[in-house]
Amino acid sequence: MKYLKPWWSDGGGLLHLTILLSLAGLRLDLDLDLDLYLLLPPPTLLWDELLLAGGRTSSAYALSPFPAWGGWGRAEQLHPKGREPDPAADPEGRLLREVRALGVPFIPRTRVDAWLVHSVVAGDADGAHGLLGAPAAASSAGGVGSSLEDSSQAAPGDGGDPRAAASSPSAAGEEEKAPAESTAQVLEAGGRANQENEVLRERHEAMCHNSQNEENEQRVSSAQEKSLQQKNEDESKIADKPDWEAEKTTQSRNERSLNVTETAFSLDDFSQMLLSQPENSLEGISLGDIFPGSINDGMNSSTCNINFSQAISHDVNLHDAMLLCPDNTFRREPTARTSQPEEPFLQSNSHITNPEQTLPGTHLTGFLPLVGNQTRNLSQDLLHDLDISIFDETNLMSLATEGFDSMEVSQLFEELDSDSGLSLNSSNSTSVTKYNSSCSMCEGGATGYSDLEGAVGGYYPDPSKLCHVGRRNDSAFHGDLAFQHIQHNHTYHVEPGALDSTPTSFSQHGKSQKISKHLNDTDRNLSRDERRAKALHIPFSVDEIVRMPVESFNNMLSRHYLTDLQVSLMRGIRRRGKNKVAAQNCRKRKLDIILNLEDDLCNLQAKKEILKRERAQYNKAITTMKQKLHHLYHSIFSRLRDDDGRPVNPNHYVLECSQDGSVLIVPKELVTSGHKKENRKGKRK
DNA sequence: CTTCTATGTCATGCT
DNA sequence: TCAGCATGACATAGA
Repeated sequence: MKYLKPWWSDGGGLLHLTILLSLAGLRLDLDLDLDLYLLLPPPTLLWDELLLAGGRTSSAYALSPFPAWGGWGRAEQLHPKGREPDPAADPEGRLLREVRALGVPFIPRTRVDAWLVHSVVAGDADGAHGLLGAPAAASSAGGVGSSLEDSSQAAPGDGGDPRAAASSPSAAGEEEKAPAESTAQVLEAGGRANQENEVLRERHEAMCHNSQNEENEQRVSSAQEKSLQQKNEDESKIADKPDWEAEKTTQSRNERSLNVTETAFSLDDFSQMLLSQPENSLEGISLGDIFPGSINDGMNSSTCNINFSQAISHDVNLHDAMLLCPDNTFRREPTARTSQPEEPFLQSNSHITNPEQTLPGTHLTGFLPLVGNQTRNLSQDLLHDLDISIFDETNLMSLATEGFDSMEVSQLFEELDSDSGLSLNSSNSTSVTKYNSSCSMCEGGATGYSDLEGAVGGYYPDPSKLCHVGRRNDSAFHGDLAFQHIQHNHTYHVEPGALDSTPTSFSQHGKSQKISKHLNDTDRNLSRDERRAKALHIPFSVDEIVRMPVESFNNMLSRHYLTDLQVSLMRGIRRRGKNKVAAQNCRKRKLDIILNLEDDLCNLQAKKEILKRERAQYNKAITTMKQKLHHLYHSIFSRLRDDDGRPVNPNHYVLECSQDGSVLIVPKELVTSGHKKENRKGKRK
């Protein structure tokens, strides 16, 4: 699997984000020619894949208006090279069938997109192959100055259908493609295929009801599973390593993905070029203009009843764009839908919308002109997660939605941190509701924003800084943080009144309470620092903060946009964590010392017992020897006679052994006097 | 309610 | 000077 180069991760996050956003408006405004269907992979896969691709900030990605971009990196997954094109078998509808089979939504994109896809995702180093049929597909899509008819000439193996070329794996991987053409050509070709778009759209609609997609579904789903498995293996490999240890792996992956981009034109070059376009050219084109049929079709056939004409009449940013389709993403209960007017979405989210963030002409909902009901449902489910994660991550990083609840933070720090000196003035905090329903979550996010500024000194990260914030290369963080908050933070601390407002919330109230209880239990299991970090939305785990080398830690602090409070907390977490480990080691050592001393004591006691036994044995032997000597002494004296033949009294005489071995009988008086003389001599010496 | 144990944290000194 | 380590002392939760 090849990955999109993490082109915003190689420094200059602000610039890249700017490029990204600018590109967003331009891409949509360049949607004048709808002759290509760009594959949009399942959002969850996309998310994970982007995490794998570069380990860049989740917030940056959350702001990315192009979830489809990640799909470009999935070229080989979506289109295994082993599949041969079959131009004869309904080439015009093959792409649509395959797209349906993939269970992913697809959307008409620009000629530029087609060309870009080739440039970025071209499988071979020479850029001759790519997801969407490479330059042939691009050119066939009209992106490089060719018409639909030209495409068959440019890519003879793709069956002459640009969509077939776009979707055909072998077309993407095996055929000779024309070299990428210049950017000027791409832009120049941008205005040609309006008429073609309508034809393609009709074909698309017709193919939505094609019943021959089951085989493709199985085939592609197996391919997806395989790719997912491979991806999970990669993730697990990385997840087993700490961030700083996984850097090399990620870097190597990035290097690999870099090879993917070694085509005639890079994304950065292209984005720079796009930036040079007049800004007013980016405005004034609504989604309805771009997708006149697909939007209505998608809206009619799906459960989403959003008035897109109204929605896209606003200048909306990513938040707005996502929230504009709440039924697709957040709310799925029709009853709840009817009770919630649309306008509050726009109004409420305008609170959290920095005017500078607004993307003129960025109508992201247009990314999902859905195909079939099955595909649509699947994509909605997947996108539901993605959208929540994106939105939540965005607000997470900006400490907005439920995040940075000043009440919570202050309580945490007042409750827990009387010793650390970290406390927050909660006087200006207001009750911030954490919502269960996603709709309410949006409003909660807005409230959280306004709350935040007063509570914690207005931590209001610029999106460009957000891009800077999340520059982390461990995928675990993104996944954990993003989905953890999806699962956790929007479901507890729920105000009953907010929940009772809608039937949906009412029906989910019991479940929410269960989840809330569970999450509160989960929170209760967290350590103090973990709760603090969670309250302040420290984008790193406590374990990482503690275990990270000091150099990486300092680099991290310098590279990320963190408030003083967050930095202080992180340093405290690190200090306490280090000290905690040190204390544990110290106690272990102390325990080991005690155990060793106890062992030594036992050993010494055993030795003492042995010595005592030996001593007793020696004493016993000495006693025996004395007794034997005594008996021998008396036996000898009993046999001795003096000159008169009388027995020698052993009290007056002693036996004395001379040096030559002879035994003499010496009177005790001489012996005692001799001893005295020797003693005197010894003393004189 | 008291006691004991485990653990976290802080202060301090040292490297 | 800073970061980390070692350790005594204290606080606290839980058995």
